[in-house]
Amino acid sequence: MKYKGVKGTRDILPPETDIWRHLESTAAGVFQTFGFREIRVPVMEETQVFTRSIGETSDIVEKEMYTFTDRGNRSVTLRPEGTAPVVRALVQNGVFVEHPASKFFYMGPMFRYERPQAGRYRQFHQIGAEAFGIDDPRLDAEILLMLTVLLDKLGLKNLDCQINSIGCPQCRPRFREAVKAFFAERLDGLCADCKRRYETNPLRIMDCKVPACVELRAGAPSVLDHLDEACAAHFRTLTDTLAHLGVPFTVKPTLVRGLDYYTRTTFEVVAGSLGAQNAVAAGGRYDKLVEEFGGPKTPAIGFALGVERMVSLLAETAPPAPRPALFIAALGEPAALRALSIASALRKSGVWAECGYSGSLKSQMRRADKLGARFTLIIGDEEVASGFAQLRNMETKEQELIGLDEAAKRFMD
RNA sequence: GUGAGUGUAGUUCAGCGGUUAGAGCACUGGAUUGUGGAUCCAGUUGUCGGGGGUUCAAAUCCCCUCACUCACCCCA
Repeated sequence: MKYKGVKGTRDILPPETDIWRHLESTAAGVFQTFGFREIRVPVMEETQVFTRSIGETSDIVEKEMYTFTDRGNRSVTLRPEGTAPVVRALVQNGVFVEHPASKFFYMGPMFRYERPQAGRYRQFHQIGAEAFGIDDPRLDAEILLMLTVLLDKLGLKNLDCQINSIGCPQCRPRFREAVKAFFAERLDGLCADCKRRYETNPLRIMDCKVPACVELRAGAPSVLDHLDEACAAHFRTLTDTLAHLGVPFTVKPTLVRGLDYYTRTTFEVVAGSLGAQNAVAAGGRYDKLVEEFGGPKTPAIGFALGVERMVSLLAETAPPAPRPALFIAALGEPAALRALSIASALRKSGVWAECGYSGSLKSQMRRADKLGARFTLIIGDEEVASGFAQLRNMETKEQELIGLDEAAKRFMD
């Protein structure tokens, strides 16, 4: 084989593409009922767009970015996530000035230079939604509702929607100190990773899987007890509203997000059946990001949904493969031409028709069967001469004589 | 970036020092000279991932490399 796809990339072929289409159009349909409109932004940005927003020390920036220098000596990065480019685009185009409260969705490829594994690729796809300009927790609830409506519409069950609040720039540092103080005296018992986390991101110790660390963190402080009054109230209204709307959720105080820009509400939808990479959607509130991009003070919340992970969940409930309405088997030149014109008439009116062109009738029938054609029209020299041909119902095997001129009309409805 | 496992036909896999490398599925043709799916018969398909080494002899053993898979870190 001469060429292979780049490591961590994947070709998506039928019938899988049918699932992708189904997912994308269902998402667009649901988002639209919540007032979200599509935005399309470039797949690459100036590197700073990501380093400044996601956080210089986050893993994404430190080791996972597809960064290169272009011919104009600019540092360019293939987007590792969608939120930062969207915010950049909205600020640049002055959207917040005219429409301070607006909602957008996007779908497309993202890139992260990671070691591929189940549910993780270097080029992967996300469907994301971002709502700006409203800091009311009821919007947070609606976002979660939108997500559950979508998952529901897709027929997905057994998903757990986990929510948490990580506070704001005022109360989070206090919590962080409390956590550090708690683990300071237990440092020796922690695993090597957690000792590192103690310095870089102590909140991560809370979801370490090493048994010793799990034991040591018993009685550790919870974020929810350290929220300031405003953040606590925000979270309370969120959970109350979710209960009111009937959105199922579980509060998970250890839920931490990897990106620096999150404030207050964070959430994640996990599927038990997916293996190690089990988050199918995740997001949160990011009230300071727009300002950091030079826009007006604009609170915001959004999420991204992992398309590959979703598709693997949807694989069992795959939509049935599309089938041609009519297959036209042709024997001989004049018949082949006649077949082509009948097929072309059908296609013009939106009906899928296939032609057999040439070969033995047997092989053409086989192809008709393989394609799942509902009917097959058999045309040979005699039929061209008489103007009548056999129309075979592939399921019942019944055949009837039909005029070639009416054959096409028969399938146009 | 770290660790483990696996690379043989289009695909799933067998063969694990000894002729000319196999099977199922798929594909093509035939049994049925113009009628599909089932059955039967026949046929096609391979740099045994790549490179180097050991050996009389390597798909098989050793080393390197690349790719894939799974897990860790982290994340959608």
